[in-house]
Amino acid sequence: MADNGNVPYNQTELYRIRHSAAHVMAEAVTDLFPEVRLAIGPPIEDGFYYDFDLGLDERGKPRTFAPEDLERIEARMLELLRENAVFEHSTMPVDDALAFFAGQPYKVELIRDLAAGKVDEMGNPTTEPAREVGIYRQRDFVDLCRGPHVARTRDIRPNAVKLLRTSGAYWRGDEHNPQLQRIYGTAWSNKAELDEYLQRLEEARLRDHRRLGKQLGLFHISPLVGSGLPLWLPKGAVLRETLESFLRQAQLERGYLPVITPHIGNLNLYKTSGHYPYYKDSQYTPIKVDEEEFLLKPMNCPHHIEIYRSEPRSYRDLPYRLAEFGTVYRYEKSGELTGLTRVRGFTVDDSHLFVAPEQLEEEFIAVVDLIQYVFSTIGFNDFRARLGTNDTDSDKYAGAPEMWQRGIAAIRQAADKLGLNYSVEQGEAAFYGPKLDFIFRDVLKREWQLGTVQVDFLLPERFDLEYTGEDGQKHRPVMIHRAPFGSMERFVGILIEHFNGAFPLWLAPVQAVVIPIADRHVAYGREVAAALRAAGLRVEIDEGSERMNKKIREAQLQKIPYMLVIGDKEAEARAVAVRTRDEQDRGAQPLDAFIAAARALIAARALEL
RNA sequence: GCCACCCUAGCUCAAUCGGCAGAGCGAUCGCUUCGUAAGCGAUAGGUUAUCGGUUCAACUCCGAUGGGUGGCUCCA
Repeated sequence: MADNGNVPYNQTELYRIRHSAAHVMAEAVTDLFPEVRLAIGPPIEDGFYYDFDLGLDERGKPRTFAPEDLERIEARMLELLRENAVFEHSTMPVDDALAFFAGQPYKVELIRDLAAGKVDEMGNPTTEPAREVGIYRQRDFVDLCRGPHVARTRDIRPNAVKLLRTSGAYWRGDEHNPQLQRIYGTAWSNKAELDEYLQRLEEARLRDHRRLGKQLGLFHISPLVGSGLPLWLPKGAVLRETLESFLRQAQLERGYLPVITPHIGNLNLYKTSGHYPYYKDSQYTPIKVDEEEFLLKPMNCPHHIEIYRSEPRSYRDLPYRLAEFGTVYRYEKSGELTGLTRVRGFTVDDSHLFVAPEQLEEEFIAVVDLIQYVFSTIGFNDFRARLGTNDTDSDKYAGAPEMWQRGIAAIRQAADKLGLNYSVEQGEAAFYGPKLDFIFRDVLKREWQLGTVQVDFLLPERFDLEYTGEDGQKHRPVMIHRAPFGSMERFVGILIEHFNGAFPLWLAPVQAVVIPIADRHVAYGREVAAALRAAGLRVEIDEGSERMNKKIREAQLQKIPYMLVIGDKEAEARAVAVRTRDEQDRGAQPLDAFIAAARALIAARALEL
């Protein structure tokens, strides 16, 4: 946010500008489409929107905005801004407001909800029934609104406002409600800020992982294979496998046990676990085999649970930590798919820890510690933690209330002990228990859930899990579900954007490219490449007859960390002339010295070259 | 799934009002052998996503299907 530090956004001038711009846009739409019914139009991060109901067209279908409409609306809006009207605030008793807005059904619904003390325009609960409502007026345009607004339309610079796009949006965010026409716009204090914002959008477009994924040969999505089912190309696969080995090693060091489970499972397994009813809508239809039904697995937990149950467990076995890069399949609506970040088949760096109740806190802390280690090694620092709790009004959650309280308390205790900053969000839990999520923000400012840790008292009960305690009695373990990367697909997608394709040396699919200057240097170049390969480096050699400059350019575009230029001098001295992708010509150094230095950086997983 | 928009060579994009489908990059083949971001030339490459319609004539207009993009809903 381009705003001064500690002032809450909704108290800033920018917020008022955007809120007011939304009103002026609604005024413009009302001018051009007199029959429009207004829904809501709040400021949002970087801009504002307003939702409209345009009624039905000649064919009886809901009328929508055409791209030309957007231009007309923007033009009208700019005219209105130049007229410099005053934003007048007033209040109106509820009954008067209902009468005044009688032709505006959405406003009437909002007023009724305010009067009933239910929810405000954004769906947040209100504290008490309203007896009067706020009204803002500019010229003849009157809107239900609690403000705040700028004083006059002059306070909005016409050259710092731009309408961006239209979209459909459900009334009150519920897909069972009618779909409204939303217009998104952006507004800033001045033209320079607007330009900077547009520039930022362009930069984000350039580092979009779908674009870079193609450019760098990382992954491919073929309609013939299926939407949301990415194919990992050799370079993408190397990157992913490097991440996986890194985590595997960290897990081995922490006492995790690898397991492997199949991609489908009997439907009864998911009925027992309770996943089936909760995930019904997001699963592929069951596959009928003989008389039984099988599900493409949407989750790994039940399989791991069956491994736990494969023999009697003792307290001496606990914590019992099973880990697997388990591929799961979930049906996502076609419009929800996006590159690698939202797919239909993905691999979770999954683990299920079966612990004695008294081990819960310590083990939870160890898991969070692992996640932080993974994130910091990779250089992911722009993330936040969120404690997802259940919503007691919802039927999305299973299990006794005290289970939830114990789980939430355990997470809070562990997080506090770690000094972790987190927000609490109701309704963000898994169906079986509360969770602590690590949420990363990408360059487009979209938030993505990556790592997650979940405390689960429910599945141990559903599957009647037990272990024999020191006292010789049967006890019930607690489960921790966790995934530091979350999904390999999403994580790599974010990773591509985070590094703009210029991965740290240890992750780079090609770590060095050998560039012979002329054909006579190819023989020595091959020797260099072989030496690097023997030392465990991922190396390519560019043997083409192009000029060195061209080879360098191509390596730069591929964002290869090291370019090793080989000419007469190097061949003679058994050296390499090192250039990094940061455009630093480091001059010649002995081949062995380069290899030793590069190996050290890789071993340290250094972020710098 | 819903709303809007988009789909032309491997990639990025042209093609006026409906009138013979083009460029750069990449690929291939020559020539060139070069010291830190594009050497020169030639060749190949297309049922304009698919199917249907309107028209003397469709990349262009209309419809359906598929895929994609931005939102909505949902989510690792």
